[in-house]
Amino acid sequence: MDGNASNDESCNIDWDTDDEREIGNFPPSSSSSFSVPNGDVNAGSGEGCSSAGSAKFRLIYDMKFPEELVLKAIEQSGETEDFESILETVLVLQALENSPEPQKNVPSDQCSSAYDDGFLDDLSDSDSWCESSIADATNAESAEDQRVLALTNMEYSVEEALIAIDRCGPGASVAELTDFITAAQMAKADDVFYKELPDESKKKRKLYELEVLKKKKRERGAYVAAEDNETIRLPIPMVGFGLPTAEGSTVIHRNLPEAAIGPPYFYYENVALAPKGVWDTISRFLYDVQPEFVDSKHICAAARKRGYVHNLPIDKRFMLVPLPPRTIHDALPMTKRWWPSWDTRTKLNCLQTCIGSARLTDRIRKALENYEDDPPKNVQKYVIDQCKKWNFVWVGRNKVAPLECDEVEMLLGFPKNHTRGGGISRTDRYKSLGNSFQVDTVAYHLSVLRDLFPGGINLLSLFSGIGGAEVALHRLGIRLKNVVSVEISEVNRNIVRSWWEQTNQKGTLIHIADVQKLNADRLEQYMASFGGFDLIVGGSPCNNLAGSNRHHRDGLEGEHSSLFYDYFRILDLVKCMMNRR
DNA sequence: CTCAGAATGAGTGTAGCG
DNA sequence: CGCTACACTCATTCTGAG
Repeated sequence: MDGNASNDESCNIDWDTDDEREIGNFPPSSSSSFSVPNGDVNAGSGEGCSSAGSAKFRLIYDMKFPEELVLKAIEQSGETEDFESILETVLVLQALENSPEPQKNVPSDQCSSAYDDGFLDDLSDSDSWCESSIADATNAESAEDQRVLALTNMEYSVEEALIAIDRCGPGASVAELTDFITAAQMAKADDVFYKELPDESKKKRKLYELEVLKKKKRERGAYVAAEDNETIRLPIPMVGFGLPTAEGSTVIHRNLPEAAIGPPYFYYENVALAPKGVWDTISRFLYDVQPEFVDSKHICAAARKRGYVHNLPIDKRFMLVPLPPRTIHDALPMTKRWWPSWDTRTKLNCLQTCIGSARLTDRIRKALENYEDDPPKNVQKYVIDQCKKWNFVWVGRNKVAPLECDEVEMLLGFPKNHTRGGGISRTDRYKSLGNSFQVDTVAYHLSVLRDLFPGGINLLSLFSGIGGAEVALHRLGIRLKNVVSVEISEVNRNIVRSWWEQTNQKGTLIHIADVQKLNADRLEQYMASFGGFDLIVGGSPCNNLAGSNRHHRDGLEGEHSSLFYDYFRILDLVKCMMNRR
């Protein structure tokens, strides 16, 4: 076994160009965000040819706006008889009526406080956002319009309605939306802490809502001022803040922003190749910490380009032992015998949630059987392209095959049969594994916790999946005292529960299915019972960020990926509660 | 109903080249 | 620098068999 990767291009990392790199913080970026011109506040196509009279009727009787408001709006709308325009005016008037005092159901630290603490001074177009957000509501497609209106008629604010639609997805019913809003309100009402928080936290919260509104604006094709002068770039090679090598590790320093420093430690993960601006947003929310982008191909035999935002120390990291196999041949020795010389892969591509079909491998076999020797270049190219696309490996003469489940488990650093049994289907195993951490990579980052917490840690694990973080910590020899794990999928919870029992964990495992249910009350309970969380890990859903998604690559505001904001919500809550102790 | 197979590109970043 | 070609991507939806 010639374990040395003879022609492994990716290992030629230039480690000694500079022994010491300084990683600066982000420049404050809020000043460049929000310039929304006033010109684009038109009421869509305005295809409705209703007269002002019927508009008045609908607005008063159908939508239950006060008559005097509607009359005033019609008066102000002047020449237009467009229903949409009048509706827009009504909404603006209504918002103006409400604006001097905090809107109903909205805690005082929401909209108005931003003005008090001078946050909006940072914005280039400070006085237009509120107005444009209202205009946004009327720019919406009619279905969304109706729901916004329904909600505003139920005395929710336009902002709340918009955020709810954003978060619950375009298909959400009014009932679902009201559920979301009331849940959010309860969470906010619980947050008595926020009232006595430093300005920084209020700003963050405001920023959260502004971000949603801004995204909305952008989705509708509205012009948003160029902010690409400081977008986050991916490093080449993608080795994060440094990886261990035979030559030794580079010494790197970084200065965390003040607001980012723990407790608790946090660790957030998602796909590196997300749509433009996503990582800027994530980083801004997570206390302006610069993401660490790592491709796991530098650590194991499969590529996995991921970004990690965390406030962990980055010196004195160490790798899990035994070290993972670093080439396909080391990981899957039996493939070596059949591997043709013209397939020069040494690393697999990203392990995803779907595998190639039997029919495709059969087509490849048939294409190759026509030749005694090496096939012609064009056939080679076809085969290689398919192999790279589906991560096929060679299991016989002219025979390629997708990876088996247990092989994926091994490549990702999980114990064998981790996802096996318990009624899980093969398809679901691939899906759960494809959505998981690469354990060795994550463990390398988390390794610094071993010396910091010799007695073990209390872990809050959001979007746990099949427990990549738990497995990583366990393999590092970090005792898990109390683990609160949030995971929507029942099969995944079963997998973690089963692993927990098999590894004879002495700590306590608490499972929660719905991240929305994890509010300040419950957090307070947990923290009172075992005294705070040491680490908050989470890889929020990537569905709407991942390049493989042809249908709904909607960015951070997508149906699933917007759960990132719950990660932030919970992290920020815990952070505030910890600081009060 | 579950399960597996098959069809379904766009967005993003990089390398190469004149 | 601008252009082009190329490589890669934690997926969703539909269909059909059992």
